[in-house]
Amino acid sequence: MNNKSPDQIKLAADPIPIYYKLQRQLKESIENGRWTPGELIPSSRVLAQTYGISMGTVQKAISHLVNEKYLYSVQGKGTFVATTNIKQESLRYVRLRKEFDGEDQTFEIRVIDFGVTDGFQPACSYLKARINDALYRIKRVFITHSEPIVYNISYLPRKMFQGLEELVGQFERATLYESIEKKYGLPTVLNKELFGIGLADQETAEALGIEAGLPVLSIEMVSYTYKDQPYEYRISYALTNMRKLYREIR
Amino acid sequence: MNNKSPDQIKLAADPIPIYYKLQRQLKESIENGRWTPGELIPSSRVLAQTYGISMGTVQKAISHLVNEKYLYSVQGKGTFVATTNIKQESLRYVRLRKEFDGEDQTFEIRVIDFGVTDGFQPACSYLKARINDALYRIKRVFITHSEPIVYNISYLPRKMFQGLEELVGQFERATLYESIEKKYGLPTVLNKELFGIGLADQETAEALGIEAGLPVLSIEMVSYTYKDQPYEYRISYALTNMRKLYREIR
DNA sequence: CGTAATTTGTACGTATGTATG
DNA sequence: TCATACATACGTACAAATTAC
Repeated sequence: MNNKSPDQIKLAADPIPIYYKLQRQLKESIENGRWTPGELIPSSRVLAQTYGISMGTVQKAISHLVNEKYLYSVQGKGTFVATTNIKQESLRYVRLRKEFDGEDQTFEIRVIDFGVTDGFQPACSYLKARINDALYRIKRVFITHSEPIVYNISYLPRKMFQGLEELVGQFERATLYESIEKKYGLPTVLNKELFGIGLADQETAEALGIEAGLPVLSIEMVSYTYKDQPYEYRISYALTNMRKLYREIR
Repeated sequence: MNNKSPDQIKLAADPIPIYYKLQRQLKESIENGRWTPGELIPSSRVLAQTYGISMGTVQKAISHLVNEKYLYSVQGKGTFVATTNIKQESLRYVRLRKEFDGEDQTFEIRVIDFGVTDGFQPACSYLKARINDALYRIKRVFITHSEPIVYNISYLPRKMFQGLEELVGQFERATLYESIEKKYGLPTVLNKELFGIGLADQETAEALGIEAGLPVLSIEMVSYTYKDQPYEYRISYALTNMRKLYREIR
């Protein structure tokens, strides 16, 4: 009862908690892709044995990662690597409006262009790419009640997404995130957005069915996967409620 | 070693975990205001004794609430009720811009009007107030590099904030949240925002130093405290980057 | 300035509950 | 039915930070 092994003493003296070290290791296994989304990880007993620590400590490390959405556990089955934690198509304007007013809207997505481009400075800069690196470019329109309300253009590094062409057919049925995760095993961990105002150019105006030159809400967005790696730059143009627009003038 | 008390058996048979029940109770004590922000809660040993449970179980409940930002712990001192978890003045546009570009800006706040009003329908609706309930109205301008960039109008129910007049002097030095929390013990738990476009009316144009009729970013915001209780409705008008605005016309 | 008491944090080992296949 | 896996709970021990004496 009172005879501690030297190991225990050494571990206890370590300023970094054991559960935290394990937590980091597990996280790294996920981030490195050694374990892919959906995969079953070793059971807590196995982990405890292989690292020579108690199951309680393993449980603590795992539960933290479950909280951070890196893993999810099912009692009786095991613990699995989580799939992307941003389920909804990130369309902040729409999501917020829904949250705000309790409205519930569904969208039809239409892909109006797909191809490869380069030399678009803002995209390269946010994606940490060289100016002449090839980028996939996807133009989509989001439609509700047969009215287009958002038009957006996404840029993704071709190097990271070889063979993205094959997924084009899915882009109208699933979110971009889901499609990408399924094929490339890259979960979306974070995205940053910047709101502003733009005046619709000819292309945007046509996509949204308005006159060129009218003000639209512009949303720049960068999506990140593990290790703060940016993988998508997107610029969206959204119509806001015109009734509101005019109500505020007088 | 093997003689369990009937109590233990009963507890173990309960489908709702003990730690979770404690967690809910602690949460309720906070939400009800029995414990106010900054207050020291009973030590884990005391909690364990009074509820007749083990310290590990108490620790679990507490650590979850720490994670949810209801509490924070300091080793050797104790566990305290958290103060507002939204430290920055909620100026989403600016916060996002900072995150997005890594820019760092400080703001000067100027109060240009303070008074009591009623009958403003959107504010009453979001604040769940009757149309003729009295509301405090605060008009502020946010200035950076001696350029006004955001103008906003806040509405707060007078019933909830008796004596808010006394705080007006602080509104230019501290965030609205900090001032309110200190006096009324109400932490801000959540705020929802809706982005849109507005055309500057005369008042807004003057506050921002632009011509009336120009498009500005409008941000409607509702702040909530515990129990999903809304306590502030705010509408902001922000100038976005004008270079960008024009760059997009071509 | 050290020492003791208090409090949170970490870790272990054990026991039992509960879901899965 | 049974082995396996996660989930909860207890009790104990010690580490580390804080505070009062």
